[in-house]
Amino acid sequence: MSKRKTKRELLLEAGLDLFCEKGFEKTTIDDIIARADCGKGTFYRYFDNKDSLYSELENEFNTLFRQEVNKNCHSGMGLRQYTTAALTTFLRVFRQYQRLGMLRFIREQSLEPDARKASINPIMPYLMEMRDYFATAITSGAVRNINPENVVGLIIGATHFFLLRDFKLNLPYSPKDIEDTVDIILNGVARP
Amino acid sequence: MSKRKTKRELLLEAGLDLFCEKGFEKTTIDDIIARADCGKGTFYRYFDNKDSLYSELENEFNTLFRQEVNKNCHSGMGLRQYTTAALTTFLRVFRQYQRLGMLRFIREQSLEPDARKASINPIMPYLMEMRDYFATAITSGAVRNINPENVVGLIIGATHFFLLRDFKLNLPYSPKDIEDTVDIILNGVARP
Amino acid sequence: MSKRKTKRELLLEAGLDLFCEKGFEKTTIDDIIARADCGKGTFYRYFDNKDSLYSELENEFNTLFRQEVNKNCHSGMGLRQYTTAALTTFLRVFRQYQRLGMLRFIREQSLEPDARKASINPIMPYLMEMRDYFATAITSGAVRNINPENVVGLIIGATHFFLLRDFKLNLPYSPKDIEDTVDIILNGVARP
Amino acid sequence: MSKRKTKRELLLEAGLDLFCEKGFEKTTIDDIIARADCGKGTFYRYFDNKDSLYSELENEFNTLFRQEVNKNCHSGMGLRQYTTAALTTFLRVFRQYQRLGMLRFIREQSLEPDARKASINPIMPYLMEMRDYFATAITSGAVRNINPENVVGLIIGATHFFLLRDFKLNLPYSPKDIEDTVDIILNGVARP
DNA sequence: GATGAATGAGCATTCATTCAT
DNA sequence: CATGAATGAATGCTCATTCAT
Repeated sequence: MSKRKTKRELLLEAGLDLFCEKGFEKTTIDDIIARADCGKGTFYRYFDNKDSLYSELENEFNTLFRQEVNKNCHSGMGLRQYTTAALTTFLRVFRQYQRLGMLRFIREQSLEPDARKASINPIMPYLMEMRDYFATAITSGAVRNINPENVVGLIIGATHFFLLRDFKLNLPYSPKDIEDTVDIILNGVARP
Repeated sequence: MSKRKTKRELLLEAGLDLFCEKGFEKTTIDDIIARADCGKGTFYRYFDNKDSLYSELENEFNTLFRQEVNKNCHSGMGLRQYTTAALTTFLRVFRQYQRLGMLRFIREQSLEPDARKASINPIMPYLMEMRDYFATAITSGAVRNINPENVVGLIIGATHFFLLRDFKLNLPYSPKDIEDTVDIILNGVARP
Repeated sequence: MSKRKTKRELLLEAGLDLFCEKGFEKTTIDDIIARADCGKGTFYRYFDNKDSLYSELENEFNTLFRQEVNKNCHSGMGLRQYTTAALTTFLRVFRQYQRLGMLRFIREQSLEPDARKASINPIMPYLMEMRDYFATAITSGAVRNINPENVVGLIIGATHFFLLRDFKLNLPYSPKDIEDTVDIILNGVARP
Repeated sequence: MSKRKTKRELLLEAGLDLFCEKGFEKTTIDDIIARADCGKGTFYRYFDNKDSLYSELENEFNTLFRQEVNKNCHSGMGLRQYTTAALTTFLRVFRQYQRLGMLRFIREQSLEPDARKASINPIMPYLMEMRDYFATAITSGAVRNINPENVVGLIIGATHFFLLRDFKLNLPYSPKDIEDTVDIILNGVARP
């Protein structure tokens, strides 16, 4: 019953570990096979090269992202509930699968222009869906007449901020921070 | 009158160009000297290695950042004015000196933990100053009782979002987007 | 039957050849791999760098030296027999494994002070043993009361002289030269 | 009256210092001009390259060597007196002008075969003269019938030994060592 | 399937040498 | 006379990739 990890899985894990520790470019295939404890030939049996292993990891992340969004964010939710769910889901996905998520941050900036677009494509539909939620809310009168993309932008931006502050300064975010942030997005900071 | 550019300046410019185009790791010293049109020895006359050239560029950015914040964000400003100034300044610095700014995004993620902290240090005091602005505004009653760090977080987050959307999807932000975003931060999206 | 030489052995041989021909510093890794007829990566698979290949050769020499001294110089021998054996062994080791021996002469002078001491350490016990032979001979009355270290010094010095004369002027030493030299050390040049 | 050192002299001194400290190959022209505190162009004003500076130093040594031998070793001397003078002169030249002398040891081994011969040529006549002294002493009956070259060989060998022991192990030789060594060469170690 | 020896293109770095000022 | 900026050939070293076992 106990499933021994296959060499392929060991390689994927080792790659993820190392990309997060040392960055993609600085990680060598020798590093990966050393940590996965297998031979060089084995790496090339399963992956064409380092990029192809990276792609697998990215796909894995995208799948997880989609699952979580589908599970947690529904158009039937109320405004505060939905906004909180969106921010929380983003943060949870990047946190629960933290290294996979951070990997995206670490890597995707340095890709070629075309590759940059391609890497965000699988996620775009879900962001569009969120935009549509707020667009609908405007129509229904629950939300003021602002560009709904900017709401999604603030949610994504807050995610960036919390994760990078955690990553760079070791300052994790608290539930209160999330609540605060949602509250600002909904009601603003100004005393009415 | 106009002073011909020195080799050192040519190298810095070439480095900046290439780091932005191909990323730091993928840029070779041969690339840099080819674009700066000078010999390999000349590179090593002025810089110890690629990292040292990068550091110079980062310092340059930090200096520009400080200048712009000092010039544009003052504690005497009103709430909307200040928030707009903060977001605008962030965006202008990263835009006007766009490539220098993007460079930070592209590179700093893959540094060692200690280097990550070090790279953000020169900017921290200015972020603290912003936080203090909002803390004061809470005391004075102009702002509701939320954690002022989260306001700064949303401003930074929005900056991230606008810039990365521009960089990745070639979708630039408009003055209306800025206005919208400030408005959301101040008054929230919810119709009162 | 005869085992084909491994790449590692080919590299060691090529290194020895070239160090002797052109000196250590003037020999490049490209030279070595060209002569060993293998790729650059192969060199670095087996050795960290040129110094590490050199160390291997030095160890090889030290091992040979120890073997020869153990085989040829015994405390039970008579004075002339022992002195002849010592000089002959020195010369044979440096001659039979001529290039390895000469390698020591060529290289070790330019090392850092600490490295100089370290490089002579593996040989020291054997020189001490020789000194002790003559010290014992003084006690037993066979040898006059001189500092036994100076006898060993003359044997080593004669070895230096014969080898360097051979190396520099292409003038090899003869059995008669050895006999002569031992005779001088034992009985002096002065007609009694 | 106080003669300020010329740039040329400063360069020669710096070269000598550095060749002794780090070896010829490891010393760069940048090292030399840094220690001589002058510009790169100045080096090339006075010397064609590093080899040419070395040659000057070697010539300087050879001149000193000739002066000392002429001053101290005369054919009219008695056997012990002459032998002592020869060994002492060798040692003094290499000691008094220690770094120049050691420089020869350090460097000359690694030269090309032809250069090796050339570098010893200026000294050969003086070694021949010593050989002739002992040859004459054989004819006159003061010395037994051995090959006189081997006597010179032992004197040179002893010099090598004393100097290298000093250089490598920091064990200097004493007047007693010289006396001992001359005594062995003249009368042998064996109790008659 | 799994391995790791062998490879060489590619990159960083050094340093002797030139030459305009 | 003196300088030092500029140069690029030479060299050390890395690492992705291949392939015979």
